[in-house]
Amino acid sequence: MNAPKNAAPKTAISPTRAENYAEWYQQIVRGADMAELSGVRGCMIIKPNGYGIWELMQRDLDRRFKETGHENCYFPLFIPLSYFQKEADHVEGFAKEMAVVTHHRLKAKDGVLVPDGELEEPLIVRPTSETVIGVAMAKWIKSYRDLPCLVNQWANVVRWEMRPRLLLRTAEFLWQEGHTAHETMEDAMAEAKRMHEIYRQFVEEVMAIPVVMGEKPAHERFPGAVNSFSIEAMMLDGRALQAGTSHYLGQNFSKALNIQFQSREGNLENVHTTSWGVSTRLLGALVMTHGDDNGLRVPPRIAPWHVVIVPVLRNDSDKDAVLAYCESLRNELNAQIFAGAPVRAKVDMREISGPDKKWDWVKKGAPLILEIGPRDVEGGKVCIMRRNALEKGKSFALRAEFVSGVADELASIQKDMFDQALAFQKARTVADIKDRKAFDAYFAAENAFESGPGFVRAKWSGDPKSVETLEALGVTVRCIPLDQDGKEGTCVLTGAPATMDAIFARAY
RNA sequence: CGGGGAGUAGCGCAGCCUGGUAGCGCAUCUGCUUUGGGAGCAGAGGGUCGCAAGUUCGAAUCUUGUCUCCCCGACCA
Repeated sequence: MNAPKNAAPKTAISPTRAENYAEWYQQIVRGADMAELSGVRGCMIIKPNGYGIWELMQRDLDRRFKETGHENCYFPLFIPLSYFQKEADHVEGFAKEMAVVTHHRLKAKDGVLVPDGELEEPLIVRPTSETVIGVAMAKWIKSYRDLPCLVNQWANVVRWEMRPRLLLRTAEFLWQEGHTAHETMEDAMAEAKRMHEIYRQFVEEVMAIPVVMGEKPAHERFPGAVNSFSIEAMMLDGRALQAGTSHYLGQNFSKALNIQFQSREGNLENVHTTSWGVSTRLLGALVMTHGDDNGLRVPPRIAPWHVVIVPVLRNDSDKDAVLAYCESLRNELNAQIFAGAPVRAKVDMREISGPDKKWDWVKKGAPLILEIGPRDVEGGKVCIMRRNALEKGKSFALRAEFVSGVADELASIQKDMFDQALAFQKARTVADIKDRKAFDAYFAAENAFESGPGFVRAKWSGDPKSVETLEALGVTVRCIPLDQDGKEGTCVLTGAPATMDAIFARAY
């Protein structure tokens, strides 16, 4: 046996989370082969391992949307400026991060191509589609019989962010945006809350990321919204990440865009609308919730491959038998059902060394990695590594037992990953800070992997002016959690009487 | 957009101050050896030094401009 002279690094990802959290994040996205920079300012390339996860997320979410009565549509990428400026708050909120199309052709001038053919009306590249969908709804909706109108689109959007971060905040990203119109405020509010809950279920049950459900304070609302609901997740450095939002838009957009219907009583009324969305930002949340110093860990329900089989080939005489064993094992695994779908098992046939294959899948986060060599074939066994318990090393099982138990095993990994993330979130949420002095002391530290602040749950008066005093700390009100204790207390920021609980944190 | 840092081979970097025509480690390819685990030895391929202009006999190196990325901030449904 040849022991490597250069000792292998202790971790597959360098630097570790504790050494340099921001750099670790970059390295893990690359090491797991999820996404990379594109050379186009702020825009990313989503690679197969990242896109494969996104496709599974889409599939699951899309099913949930359809089960609740929504239908998919597609609306234009370009929005006429005149549409966009109809809702004042909406303009205010997005104006500073807009990509604008002003020309429709190129001409050669001094050997270089320059824009030519100026448009009479500039087009903006959609940052979100309330206006263009609202204009369509105004045509579609005439009567209360046309309501509710429930549409969703899977699309890309562009927001010219000042400081892009791979997956978390890119100039272009993929998302879904649901847009609905209803007869009454009650119906629309119920819809906004229904989708809020669907996001919670999806993110917690499928992505194994625990979240806090809450409502955004007024100053954090979506431009044009009456109420904004969000799910807030805690990243491994204690920062918050808004993982999904659902908005009750009232009649703001229906009045601006004339979305009117004749009511049951015969009156002409404006509809009440909602919008809700999640994006590829969730892939960033996945990294910063489940990543470790060896790479990504993907919860089984969205893992492109549940089980990766790495053949260990010593010499040509073993090769055929080992490969035949691997392939039949894969077929047996594919016949098993996990979470309502066939187990996704793959034999890694690439012509690279066994250890390299193993570490590649460790970094990509496959939940179960099997190494199969001649001895396993002989003994009818499998050698198992669990990605979420790498430190426990390998274990061996009889092939038949492993196959029949694989669905349970995946379910158990799914649960363990959620439980672990929930324990982290709870351990780093404090609820016993009662005054400003203790609050400032808590947030005096920087956010880091194993130290620094997380979420503070405390009473807040709701006074917008109190928030301005948080700017120096870089802290924001993340949400007003739905579960309120209703007890009287004093505002942690100002000392004024307050009954409302709020979550305070630094955020991405 | 403000402050700081950086762009040299796929990745990580040295060279720049003191201009002379590009180097190291890993990765890749080939051969031999090894084989229950991120192997060893030998050899090879790969870069108009982010881009543009200027100074110069000569620029990775000096000057100016420009683009991009990273970190901190501002901004961020």
